[in-house]
Amino acid sequence: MQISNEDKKFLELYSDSVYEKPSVTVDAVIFRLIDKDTGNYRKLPEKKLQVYLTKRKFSPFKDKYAVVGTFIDLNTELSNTMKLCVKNKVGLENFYYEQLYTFGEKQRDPRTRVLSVSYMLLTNKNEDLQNGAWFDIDLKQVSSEIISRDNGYSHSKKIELTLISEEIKLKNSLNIKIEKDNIEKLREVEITESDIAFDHIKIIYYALERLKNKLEYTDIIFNLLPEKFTLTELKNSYEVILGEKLLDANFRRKTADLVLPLNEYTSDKGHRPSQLFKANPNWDKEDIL
Amino acid sequence: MQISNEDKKFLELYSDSVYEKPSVTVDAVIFRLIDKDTGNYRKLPEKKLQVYLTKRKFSPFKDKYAVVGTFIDLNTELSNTMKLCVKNKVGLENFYYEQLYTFGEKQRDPRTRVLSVSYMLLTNKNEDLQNGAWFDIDLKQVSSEIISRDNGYSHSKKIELTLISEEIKLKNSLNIKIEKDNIEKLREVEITESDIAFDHIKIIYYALERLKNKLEYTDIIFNLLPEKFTLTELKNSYEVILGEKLLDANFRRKTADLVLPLNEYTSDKGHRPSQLFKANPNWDKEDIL
DNA sequence: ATAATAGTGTCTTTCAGACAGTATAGT
DNA sequence: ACTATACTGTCTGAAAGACACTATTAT
Repeated sequence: MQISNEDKKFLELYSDSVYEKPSVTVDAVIFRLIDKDTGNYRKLPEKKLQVYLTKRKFSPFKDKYAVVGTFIDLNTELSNTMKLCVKNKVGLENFYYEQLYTFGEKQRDPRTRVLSVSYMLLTNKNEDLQNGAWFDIDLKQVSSEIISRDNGYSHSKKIELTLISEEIKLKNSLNIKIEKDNIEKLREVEITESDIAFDHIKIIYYALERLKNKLEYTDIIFNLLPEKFTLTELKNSYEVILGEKLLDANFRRKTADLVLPLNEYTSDKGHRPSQLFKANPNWDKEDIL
Repeated sequence: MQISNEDKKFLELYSDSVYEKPSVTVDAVIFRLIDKDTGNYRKLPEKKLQVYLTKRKFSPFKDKYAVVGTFIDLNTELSNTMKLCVKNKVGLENFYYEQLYTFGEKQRDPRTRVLSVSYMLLTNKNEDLQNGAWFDIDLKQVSSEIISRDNGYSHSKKIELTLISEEIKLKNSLNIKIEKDNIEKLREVEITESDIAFDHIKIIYYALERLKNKLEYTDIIFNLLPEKFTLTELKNSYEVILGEKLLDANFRRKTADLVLPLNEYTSDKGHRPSQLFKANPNWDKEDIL
């Protein structure tokens, strides 16, 4: 970036305080997939999608759970602030992440105007983290209503997003309203009930939607799986996140290019051993050109 | 959102100045599709994708072109600030928009730390706007190199994004590098040359990518078209944005559900008249459930 | 033997790609 | 008649959906 002489002069005179400034946080929605033992020696463990929340130590929302986040620091890149925050607050490093959305509603923080630049993080590590807890995600659509009109439709749905740890169950409800006509499509997400801090349940919901979408056209899922996995494990992972059952034979066909077979097999499982696979890092290479 | 008594006490004591705050702008990448007459009475006009840029009146980057934007105001919702800014600065109202990405690199603004919450806007209006100019978008990939490795690949490409108005031609080059291995996928976008202000060419590039992606699985394109259009017009619009030719028969099959036929036809064209269509606002209704 | 998972084969339907062929206005 | 666009028909092959069938292990 070239800076002109005129710009240089201007910069010397520039006062930093002309405009009002908001506070800005970075917030990280951390997901993992965990195996839950079924007790039955034959049965495979169940996969569960979990999100990590920390317990707030200070007001506002003291003692409530919240997504991991921090106010930003003017000398650090946003993504680095987020990485440092996640490392220092909960002890997680080396994860997949992507920027999600910037939430900035006027009333989202009772203190003052606070923007949240949110990130979605995926990890395949199973160690427990600090200062918080992993919560199973139970997402239920409890109602859905479509009103058809000549020039479009209006769609409302109620969603219950319950977060369950070993100790506590946090209930959250969202109302989503989509209005579509010839001219525009409007989408509104409203929190009707939330046991967690701020508008964080909205951020989590947004991250879930992003994750689901990206499953369909990327290989993002491997960030949630161990290095070596079976195809059934892979399939269960898709199923848990998408919330629907897939047909086995078809699944194997569709994911054939996504994975590379290894010469290793599971054992000690009380049923036929399963071949292990790893992610194929060259899967999307042909799409480039 | 419930606020506890403890929170209320805390808020009375809360000082707004604990954390350093960045400046924040909202920035709008405005696209339209315009018909360019070919001179030949038989030939249909050519479609061009354009972006609207304003000329900066003050330092930094005085007299350079830039995306429409403004510093935010603490009492207004982000999207409203953006709408007001676009209305007041260039005179555009009633458009499709979506939030794009938040750019926050330390050195992106020479004055101080400035975050940009960027939006993509689509309009089908053909009136000229104020305080700037429409620029044809000429996006060329000038080189692409893939280095394959056992555990992944690395892909570099150079992109030339030239913006052309009636008066001026603005050259911009980007280097994009994607590194993928077993562990992570890294994407880096670097500006190697830019005739416009700040990192705005990056924002425009990002908006273009989003637009292309969304074309494939949404009906977003209708925000760029007049209310009534022919299927060839629709096809040309896709082609211009995607940068590739489509086969006519197949195109008509694929888009059949997206549109509703009208009992109107073009005339005076020097060739067979064409039926007019409008967008089908109920197209995505079945996906809901 | 049994329960549970692992994995293959194949029929049907749907859809994308390619392309030939027909239709029709204005000059 | 000619040109440029409008529109239809159809062959091919790939991929999605559904489901039956075979294989293999620990207890």
